[in-house]
Amino acid sequence: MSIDVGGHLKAVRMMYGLSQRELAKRAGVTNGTISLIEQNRVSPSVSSLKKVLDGVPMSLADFFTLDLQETPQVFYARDELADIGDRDVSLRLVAAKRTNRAMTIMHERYRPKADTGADMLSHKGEEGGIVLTGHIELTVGGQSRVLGPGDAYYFASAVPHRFRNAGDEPCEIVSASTPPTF
Amino acid sequence: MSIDVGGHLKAVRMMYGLSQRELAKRAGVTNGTISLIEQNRVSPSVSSLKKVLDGVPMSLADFFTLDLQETPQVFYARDELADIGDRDVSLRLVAAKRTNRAMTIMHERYRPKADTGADMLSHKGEEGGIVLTGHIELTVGGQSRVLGPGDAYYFASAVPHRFRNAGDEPCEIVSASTPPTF
DNA sequence: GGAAGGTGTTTAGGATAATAGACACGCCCT
DNA sequence: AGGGCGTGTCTATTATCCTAAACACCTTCC
Repeated sequence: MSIDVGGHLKAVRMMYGLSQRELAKRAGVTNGTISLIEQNRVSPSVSSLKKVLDGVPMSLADFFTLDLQETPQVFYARDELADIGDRDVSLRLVAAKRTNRAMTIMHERYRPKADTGADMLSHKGEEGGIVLTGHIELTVGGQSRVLGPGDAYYFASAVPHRFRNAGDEPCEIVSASTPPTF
Repeated sequence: MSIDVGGHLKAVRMMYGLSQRELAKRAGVTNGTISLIEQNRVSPSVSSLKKVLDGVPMSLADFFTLDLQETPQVFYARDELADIGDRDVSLRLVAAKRTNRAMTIMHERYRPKADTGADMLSHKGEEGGIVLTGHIELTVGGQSRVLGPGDAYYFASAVPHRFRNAGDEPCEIVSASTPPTF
């Protein structure tokens, strides 16, 4: 359940090829501290963990985001992308089966009249994308705009938003969002 | 320099409309603890901060990743994308000027013979993308593959990697990486 | 007015983490 | 063998955090 902070720190330290004492010196703490943390015999305060990570250096966000897994699938042929869309909106997802992805990358296709709905979407994280073909009307918070090929967008997903294809040709987009929503 | 954990926690608590006591109860700590943390009079241990966040609920990674800023630019016209590439590789960046982005989204264009180099790239985070036009040879760790239109990739950036356009037509890609490298 | 129930803050004491330094082991070298 | 230097671990003391309970302030209600 609870995160293995100690093992995590040890792995990070190893990745950088540092000894406990060396890291301790850079971080301005004692080697004993690092030893105790790595054994999970203590739970470091955020401030001291930050001091330790500053010696690497690595941010707290990176530390807690990092996952230590083996190397999974890298390449995905066009028809290996998982399609999770519906009739009007095709969402073709890269690395769908990969667990603990840091983000979601999708090839989206909006049919004419496709609309994500008037009750606007709202979730955590950030998302952005680039329009490939066609046009899409994007509403984010109070703002609204029609984007064409080559145009792009980026916003915090917490702000309510809506995609609508008002034209009569399909609209293709490559989008990314983090943390992953699918 | 050091993160404002207290203000951060307070903002999170407010976003969820909880009082200190209410959050304390859910988290299994005392309200005083939360008060002290929010005032930055103490730096909580990782374990207790985790307990508190479990009451929201929110992961440590999300907590440290979250940035609390006002809503910046959302829409980017095709020619507003910042081009940070060179002669052979054009990298057109979405939301270039936005600080504390969670990821980098780019429209990349590799000229024929373009190559990111034999000394392979290696940085932290994860990256992925979808090929729009042309073909690109991607090498990740030991694996190598030529990707065409619609094909995609996704991997941990820590693994050494290289992009090379071996064909005679330009190759376009939309890519995303997190945390941002540019 | 004042009691009840809400808010965040403060304080004394017990629990926990960090330090400094000792300890034990392994490796290399003369 | 015995330094010398590296590693990670342990222990007594000091520093810090967490808790329980009181405190101060606010609004609502009778």
